[in-house]
Amino acid sequence: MAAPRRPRQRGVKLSDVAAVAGVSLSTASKVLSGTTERISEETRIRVREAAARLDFRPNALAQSFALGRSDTIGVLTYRAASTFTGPVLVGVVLELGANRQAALVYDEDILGRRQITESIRRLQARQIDGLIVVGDGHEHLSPSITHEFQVPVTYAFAASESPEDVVFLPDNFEAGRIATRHLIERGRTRIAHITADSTAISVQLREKGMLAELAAAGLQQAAPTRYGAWSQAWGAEATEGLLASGVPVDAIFCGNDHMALGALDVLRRRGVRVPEDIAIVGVDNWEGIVIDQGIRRLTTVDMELQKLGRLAARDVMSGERSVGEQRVAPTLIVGPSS
Amino acid sequence: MAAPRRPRQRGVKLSDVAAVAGVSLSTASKVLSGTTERISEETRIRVREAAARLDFRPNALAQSFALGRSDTIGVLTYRAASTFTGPVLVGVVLELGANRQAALVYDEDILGRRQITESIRRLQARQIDGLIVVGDGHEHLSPSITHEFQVPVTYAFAASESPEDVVFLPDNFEAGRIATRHLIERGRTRIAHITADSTAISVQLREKGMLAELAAAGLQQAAPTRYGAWSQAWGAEATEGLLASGVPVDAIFCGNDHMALGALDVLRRRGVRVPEDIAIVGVDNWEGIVIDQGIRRLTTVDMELQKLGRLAARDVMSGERSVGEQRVAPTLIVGPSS
DNA sequence: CTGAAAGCGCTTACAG
DNA sequence: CTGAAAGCGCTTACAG
Repeated sequence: MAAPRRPRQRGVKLSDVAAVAGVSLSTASKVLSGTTERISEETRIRVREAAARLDFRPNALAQSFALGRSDTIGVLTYRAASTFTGPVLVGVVLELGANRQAALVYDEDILGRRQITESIRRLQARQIDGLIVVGDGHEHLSPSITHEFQVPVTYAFAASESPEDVVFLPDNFEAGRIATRHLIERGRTRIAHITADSTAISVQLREKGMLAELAAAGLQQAAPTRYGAWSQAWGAEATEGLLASGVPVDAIFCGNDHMALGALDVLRRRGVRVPEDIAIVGVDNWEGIVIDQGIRRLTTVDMELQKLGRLAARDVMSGERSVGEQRVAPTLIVGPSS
Repeated sequence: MAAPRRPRQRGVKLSDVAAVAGVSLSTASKVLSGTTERISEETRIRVREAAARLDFRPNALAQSFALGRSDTIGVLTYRAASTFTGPVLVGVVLELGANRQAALVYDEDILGRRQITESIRRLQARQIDGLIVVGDGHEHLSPSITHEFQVPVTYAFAASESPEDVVFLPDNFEAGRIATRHLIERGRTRIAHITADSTAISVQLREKGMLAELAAAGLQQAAPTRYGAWSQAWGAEATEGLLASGVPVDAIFCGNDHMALGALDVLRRRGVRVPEDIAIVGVDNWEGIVIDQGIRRLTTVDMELQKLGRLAARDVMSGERSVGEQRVAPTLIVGPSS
């Protein structure tokens, strides 16, 4: 980039304020920085008035330099443009901005240590006040780079190798629970589960959550879990299979919204009433699936990824940080399918 | 926030490098900043070696302060969390980061001038090197705030009130053109158009693009444009109507993917082969509609919003900026529906 | 309660 | 070709 040196924006500086207020630079600084040092009320007022009159705004660059803090948080992302990472990143930068922190975002192949080392060096040189590592969910373990930094490091939507790290992850177990609880509350007792491949951690957790909630209500699955893919096609196929099996079912908890839409489609076509005969719940609150021109068509569980980003950002900026894995609670969003 | 003053990270500084290299601070600085000033090759090497040996990394805070540049770009968003703005923002922050620029993001109600004034003041105080205003597309005119800043201001996905501003917008006209051209190239001659309400600017532009391309090929619309809503339901309804009208049609250009999916559904159900009998093209490349578990089901036009964000970011960082409205070319993505 | 002075770590005219 | 010195605009011990 090599941004050209810009003629310095000759604005009002603190020394101008001090001069107008008739006090010293240090006194002016103390008043405006809101220090607790005792300064006469009269002086305080004079300085504040001068500052207001001159429309003084402290040069953030000088402040940063003097204080050794950058008001910038590093963000290391792994495939930031991908489906689920985007909302996390948006949450991160918005929350940082709301607290006047800039975000320095490096999108790297976190697993390729080579490049990441260079990014780490650059982030350190930038004197970042904290770092947020944004991963891509449960499926990959991110290497822990916490020890590379003197500043707080928080992992968002990333599972770190180290249990000592501050990690924010969506609560997939809870997602399974609240979906199931909702169905039970609606009087459903014969609940089936259609989901993606059983090797995915999120699949396992959502299923466990469902089972826990069923057990708590003294219920069992209406049919064995059907594992497949995250697709609408699979949702449709699995639903066909379920109907064909003849097992009575009054609700289907689907691993995501795509499957739920596939299920909805099949049921409608077969003349099964939704939700009267069979209720459906999906997961993701995936706009474009779940909403059609402002009209919601599915009950779903929102994993609150943007909020997750916000929480991680808040954490890295805060003094009291809590070590370990933080599970971000998902939200049930009730639509016409349940 | 009031970040606590951190004990300064006592790292290696330039004066250390100078001492080890046996040269003055200024000489060391000149060598490492890559100045063009003539300095003996021998000295250059000595300094570089010392820097490498000590693992010297210039303190970015001090550099910023000395140079009067923050390496931070302000980003003023309007409803950043909304559907289409998210990708633009992601593009912006990734492109900035790739060029070592931090993003200071303020999400405000741009139309409410009150708050925005405060944001402008803060951004100025932060000595941002440039500003990107991210809007929500064609439908609202953003007030021009360019004159409030001494630094470059670029509008991304926002129509500014001032024609002097640098504005990046998706090219909806071109979207209509490439969709239509594609259908024509596939031998279609009886092309119909289903879209949202005619008051939306993007609707108008896409339709005009289609008409221009039809005209260029000596064709006319197979049927009058059907205006409705951005929904799958409308796509289905309009398609039913089209079929019922009895007008022969061999392609439908849909205003977005939702409508296209609705159309696809109806045609399939009616036993109409897609694309053999009727081809379909949507717009948005909206994941979750267009792709089902990695399998594409629709031909569509990607409006390249993330790229738009990247281009705007590149623009604001660059020396040669081009005034006026920049149209970002959309991309045709061919799927099985055409 | 107030102020003079040092310091944060660079860059860059300017003099040699 | 090299270096001493001033300067960027704040904050904060420290002395009064």
